[in-house]
Amino acid sequence: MTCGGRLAQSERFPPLSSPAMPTACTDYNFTQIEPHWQTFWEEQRTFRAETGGTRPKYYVLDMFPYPSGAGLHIGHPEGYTATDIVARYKRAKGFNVLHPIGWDAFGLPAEQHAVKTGTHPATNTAANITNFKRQIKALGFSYDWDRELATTDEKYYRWTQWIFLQLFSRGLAYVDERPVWWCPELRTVLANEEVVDGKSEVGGFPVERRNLRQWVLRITAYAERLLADLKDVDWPDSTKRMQEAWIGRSEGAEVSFEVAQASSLPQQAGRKPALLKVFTTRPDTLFGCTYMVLAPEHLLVEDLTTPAQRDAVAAYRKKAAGKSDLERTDLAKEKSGVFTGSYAINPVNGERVPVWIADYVLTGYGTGAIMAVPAHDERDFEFAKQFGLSIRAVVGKTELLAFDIVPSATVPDHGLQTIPMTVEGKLRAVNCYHKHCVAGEGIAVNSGFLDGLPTAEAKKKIIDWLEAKAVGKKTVTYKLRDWLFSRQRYWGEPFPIVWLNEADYRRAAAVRMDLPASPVTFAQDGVTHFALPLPAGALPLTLPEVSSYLPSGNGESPLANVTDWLEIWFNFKTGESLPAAQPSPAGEHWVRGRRETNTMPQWAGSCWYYLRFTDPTNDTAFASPEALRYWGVPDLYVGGAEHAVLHLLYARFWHKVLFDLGVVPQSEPFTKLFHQGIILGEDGEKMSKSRGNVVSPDTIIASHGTDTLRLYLMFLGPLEAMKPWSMQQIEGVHRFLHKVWRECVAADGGVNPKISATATEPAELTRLRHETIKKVGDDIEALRFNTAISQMMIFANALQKAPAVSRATVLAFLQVLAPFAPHLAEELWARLGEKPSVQCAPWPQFDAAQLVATEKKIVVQVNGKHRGEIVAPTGTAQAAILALAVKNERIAPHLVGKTFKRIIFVPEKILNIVVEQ
RNA sequence: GCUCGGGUGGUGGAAUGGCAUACACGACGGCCUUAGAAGCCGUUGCCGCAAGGCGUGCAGGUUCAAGUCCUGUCCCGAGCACCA
Repeated sequence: MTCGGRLAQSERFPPLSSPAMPTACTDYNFTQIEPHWQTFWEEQRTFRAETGGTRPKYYVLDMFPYPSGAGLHIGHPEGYTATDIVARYKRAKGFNVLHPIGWDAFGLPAEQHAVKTGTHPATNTAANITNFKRQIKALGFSYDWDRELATTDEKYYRWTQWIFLQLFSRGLAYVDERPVWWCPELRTVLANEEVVDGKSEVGGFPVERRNLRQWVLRITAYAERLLADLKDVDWPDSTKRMQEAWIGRSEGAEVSFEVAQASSLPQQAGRKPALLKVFTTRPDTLFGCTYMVLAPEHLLVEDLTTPAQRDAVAAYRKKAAGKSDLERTDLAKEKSGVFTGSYAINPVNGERVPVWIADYVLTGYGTGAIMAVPAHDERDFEFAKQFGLSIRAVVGKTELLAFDIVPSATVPDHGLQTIPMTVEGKLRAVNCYHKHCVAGEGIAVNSGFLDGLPTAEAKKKIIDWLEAKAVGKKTVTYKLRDWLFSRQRYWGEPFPIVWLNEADYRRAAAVRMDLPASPVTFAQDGVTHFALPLPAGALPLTLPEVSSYLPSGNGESPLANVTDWLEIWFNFKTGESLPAAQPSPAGEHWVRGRRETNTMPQWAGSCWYYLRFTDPTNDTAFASPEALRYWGVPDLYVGGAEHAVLHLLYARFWHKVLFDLGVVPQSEPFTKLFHQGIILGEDGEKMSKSRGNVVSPDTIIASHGTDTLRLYLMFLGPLEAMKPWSMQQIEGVHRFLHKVWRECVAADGGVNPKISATATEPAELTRLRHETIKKVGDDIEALRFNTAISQMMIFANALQKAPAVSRATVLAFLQVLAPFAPHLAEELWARLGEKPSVQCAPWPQFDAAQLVATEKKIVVQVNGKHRGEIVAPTGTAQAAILALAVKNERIAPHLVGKTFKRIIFVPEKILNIVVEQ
């Protein structure tokens, strides 16, 4: 029986068979109860989600795990319990709930294990998945296991490859040389995490940066939309801000500087002088530019270096190339750089400024070159000081005209220049400092036609001027870089790409409609290779068997050693292939090709899995349009904040590409996002093997049961908070569950005799029942599980004190408890004679009228100090309360002989009498 | 350095500007028991016999009223980090 499926009411509860019966234990024997109901749910397929129907859908998703060999960490069930509570609650509220789970199963650890042991990563991955699945099932989560998927399954990665082909044909994938960590000793590329302190993690060998051919995705083409659309999603502000910062949009101007023809540079007849383009967010400070700096890797450095500077520049560039980005920024304390010997012309005033190279200018940002304005930029200022370059202030602050400061047109020795000028119609003194760095906005000075303008206006005016003179333009720049999308590894999705020579590519292009507007190529040893995608119909391109998982040794993945797979005859029309060692097949579409040896990074599979869950077995599309339309995107997505940028940004990018293709109906993948906090060890430190403070879910399930673990994880504190585990605190929630059991079950295992359909229970308990239904419901909606549990504890305490309890009250409470402690709730539900599953019963209603107490306690304050309380019927007016207050024996002494100055009355809450001191 | 988030009992934590410390842990006392476990009842912010006073990192401010709002400051945590 699927929970709330499209079955007629009469069919929803089939005749009771033995699995639907409660267990026979007389105590709260969770080791017996929990597997019993897990089996029941599995056999009944209680949590299967069916696509379609009239009920509203609710899609709640966990970030799927990487199935590591270490097994489940306590952090996993924290987020999973939260979503499971929401899933169960939403089902009870009448939603058709999709709550799936799968495996992000490609990745480095499995490959490292394979290298070490020689076993196929798939074998190890499968074993890890089995273990993860066992652990997750023991936690009793209401996943629809029929929708389980693994990114390593070729039926799945076929569609990962398909999406890549869409990116490729839209010109969003290209090949470029990019620096990677290379270990000469191991003859392999290393991932960032395999490099520790500049040495390889394995063996401790030195590593270096080396440029290798890489696939890159043009995520920057989507920068503006990735930024703008953040306003449409319900995400933690901190995460939005992190993405904003990562995208790093800044507005400014691009300015072209002509290179001055130095006599020492070789003159080239007929060649126009080179242009140096810079990006600046402060074009208004152009008059303050006293030198320029190029990144050491800048393409024009060679051309600009004079013979006298050649050796110094070459040495500096070599040194810079040896440093990683990390080292460059690590050694940020002191600026370094070298003069090229050349000068450029400042377009605004015709001045010659020296051109330097320095590694504080980054090659990947803006144009890789800057105009330096040391008076108003901290970094330029430091550099200028270090190398004795001149400083000219062009932004000042208006201050009151001080008579002892003499206005000066030239810069006085002390560097403080005071310039009288008209600012916004008034004569002001504008001070600027030629010996300090003053960042920030102000009034333009020493800037010709900009003088007197505030920064914002000066920017506009100079940009207009630059555009009119065609020496610059308004520009937007992003910090976001294109996404390095390849790994020199075995255990990842192979790229469905074959490299051809130009002539063959041209022939293929004649029959293939799915090629990018401009071909993707790379040149090697003077030969240009052209990337031809496999036709979509030829997918998946599966991983071949390899004899060794060790890298090829020349910077390529282990796939480069599989000659029969690598070197092929390729039919560019059908995508068929044969080993090149065989004779050339007959037919006009066969060409000689070499497969791409890179594989995709782990992000690829996780970029779109949430879409596959809507239709996980489809083999004609990544998901059917019906399923995509019905389930849409997750309504709630819960996972760690460590994915705040990369995974979530990459997935948004892919989703937008799919949206542009018209294959998904929404432009954003995750409507509402929440990050669960990290659980620390009992010592308050991060859990780690080396500290020996790791808590395993298995251990707790064995000692206290899953329901206790789930409840405790939620009771620990706010879901988003970082909080320490405590073995003592867990006893508290365990006792609570015991108490619930005792209040429902008598010592002989029968129903507690104080429960009956006709019982007259205390009015307070009835009121508490309604309050609890409301509070728990509200708290689940707001993901405040800790306070929901405390409310249930308050209820249980009242339940215990009540001499008689109505059956309706107990049943309602069990329903409210069910999302949190589903096994116990199911067991007690069945013991009370209800038909399982409690999961399928509609969420109980609360009666708003019951929530209103007839009497209210009103706090009486004198001068804001708590002096007593008065209990009065709801709605009692101020005058009546005041009359009671002045007579109250605890309050009266504070009022004796005092004059009332003011009375503040908040109905049903507080009465504050302000008296003369 | 920049940008966020957070400092509340012995502990985890709770509090639409309106009783600070709900709920739980721990501790203490009691009941039950041959004993223990479990359970139940009570006490538990600090000072004080009490009346009362003082208490949400610290210093100010706004308000009849501040854990909550504002200013400054210290500490802890997270992210970014030469992005022109």
